[in-house]
Amino acid sequence: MEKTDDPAVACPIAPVVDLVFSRWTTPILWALHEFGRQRFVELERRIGVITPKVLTQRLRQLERDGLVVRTYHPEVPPRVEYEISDLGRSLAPLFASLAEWGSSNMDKVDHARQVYDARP
Amino acid sequence: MEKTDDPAVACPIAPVVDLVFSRWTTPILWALHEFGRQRFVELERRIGVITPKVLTQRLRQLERDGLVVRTYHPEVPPRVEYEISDLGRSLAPLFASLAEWGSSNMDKVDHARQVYDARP
DNA sequence: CCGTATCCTTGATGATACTG
DNA sequence: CAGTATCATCAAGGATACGG
Repeated sequence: MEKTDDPAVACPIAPVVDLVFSRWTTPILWALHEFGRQRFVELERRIGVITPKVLTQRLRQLERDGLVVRTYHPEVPPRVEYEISDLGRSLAPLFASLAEWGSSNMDKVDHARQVYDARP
Repeated sequence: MEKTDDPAVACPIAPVVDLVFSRWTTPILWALHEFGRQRFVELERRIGVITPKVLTQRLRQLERDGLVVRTYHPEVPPRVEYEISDLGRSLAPLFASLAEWGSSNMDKVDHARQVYDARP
């Protein structure tokens, strides 16, 4: 067996995981999906502990990937709104499955950890 | 609106994402799911560029979380086999959905990126 | 309000060597 | 074979300050 050096060959879903489940992207997409179109500061507060720098970076990336739509309103003070795109919305069933798996199985994970940690 | 400081409140699926989609865990679970029970070195080669140290770390974590089962055979030379657990296998439909989403939509992502990069 | 610009810290990873 | 130990590296993120 040869040693694979292409991660996408080793694991076909790796690109999708990189796209959707990078740090911060999940909370951002979730917030936009759950609470609809929002301004920058709303999003910042909603997500919790995130600095404006990082939030901007991730939003730009999501915009570039076509998962999020950014709308700039040239007013004073400026107003910018973010919303999830159709492409982003198409992830909803996936997120729902994920949430369901979690509520069904996270307690099993917790149990497994306790058993593991209790070993000699 | 108060600033949330609990990531799990801000995004209920965050814990599942941490569990399943941490770096390396996806390729490892994929390899075990696709190719069945394997020895350490097989896994190492299958995944491609991963050092034994990191592979060990991630396997230990997956074992602790109950997603992977490790079997040690006290022989000379030693033989250790890893296989996916029932809990880990229950992620299969999720992985399948993810793969399907990818094959349907990754080209849209690529296109969005080209459009974005071509802007003034 | 909506960011940008700097500087800094840290955790995850890589490289390498070694052991039961 | 299946790891462990140690050191080096590096990019993601945090802190802080500032700007249109």
